[in-house]
Amino acid sequence: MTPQRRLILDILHSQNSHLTADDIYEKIKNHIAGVNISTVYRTLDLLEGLGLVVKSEYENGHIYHHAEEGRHHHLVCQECGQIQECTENSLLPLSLELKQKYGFEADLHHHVISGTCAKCHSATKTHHHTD
Amino acid sequence: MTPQRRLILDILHSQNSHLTADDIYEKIKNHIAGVNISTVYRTLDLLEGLGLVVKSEYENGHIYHHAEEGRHHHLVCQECGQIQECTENSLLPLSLELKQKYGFEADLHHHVISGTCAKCHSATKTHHHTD
DNA sequence: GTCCGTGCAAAGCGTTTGCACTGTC
DNA sequence: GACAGTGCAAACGCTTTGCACGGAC
Repeated sequence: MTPQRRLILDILHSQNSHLTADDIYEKIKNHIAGVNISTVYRTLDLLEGLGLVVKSEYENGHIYHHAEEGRHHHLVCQECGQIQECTENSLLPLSLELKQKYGFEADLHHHVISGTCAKCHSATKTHHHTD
Repeated sequence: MTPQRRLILDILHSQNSHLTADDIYEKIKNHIAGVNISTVYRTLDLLEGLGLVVKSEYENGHIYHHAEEGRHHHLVCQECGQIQECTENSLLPLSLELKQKYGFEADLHHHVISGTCAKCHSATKTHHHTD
């Protein structure tokens, strides 16, 4: 457990949110000069392998958060980019259905759902903006 | 509607499956020599805009299928890569819950769910293979 | 001396863009 | 001549990899 690795894990804990590799890289640079983005990726990979970090798909890349938050899913607003969490059990019925109907063992541990958050949705409705 | 565009749409219809831009590119090359991957992307973009093609997130890129298949979702097996479809209404209860609990308007029109298909799942259990 | 972790630069992959060519109106 | 569609090459953003250095055992 090197300073770089410790720091990456600390950042993920202290932010308690979902960060891209680059977010983490930017934050690290405030603490240790000369850190490299490749170290960030390598460390995130390692930490994911150790089960300390969870990696989720996000747009053209990935977002990471620490594993101790408990199981949850991400509701990503396509308008404002805000990421909300939803509890794991919201997806449990779906999981069961996929298992029963399709024999498919869904991996919903770190799932990303796109859509529109309440705020943006009401804004859209109010302004009648044509998409 | 140029030959290239017609062909891309035809490929998506004839395959009736989910293809990456590169899959399509490879298939096109069998019919028209000298087609460029950028034309594929541009055309897919255009067809998506016209509502003829649906684009979904997939690993580090995207998959495309034609729009006439009706609403469904993709169950992507992480072991064998196979893509199954599941009906739209499997996700309706989830959609309702996200709306009620979080005010989140989920866009589940072309959603990708990762996991393990029945075949691979039973194989894994049988072989006790350590991951 | 061997190993592991690292910084650095380069490569990789999927995707997008600038530009010049071609054909159509 | 204006325009749209294209091929080509170069660029892009995110991620991975090869290699050499440096510190721990």
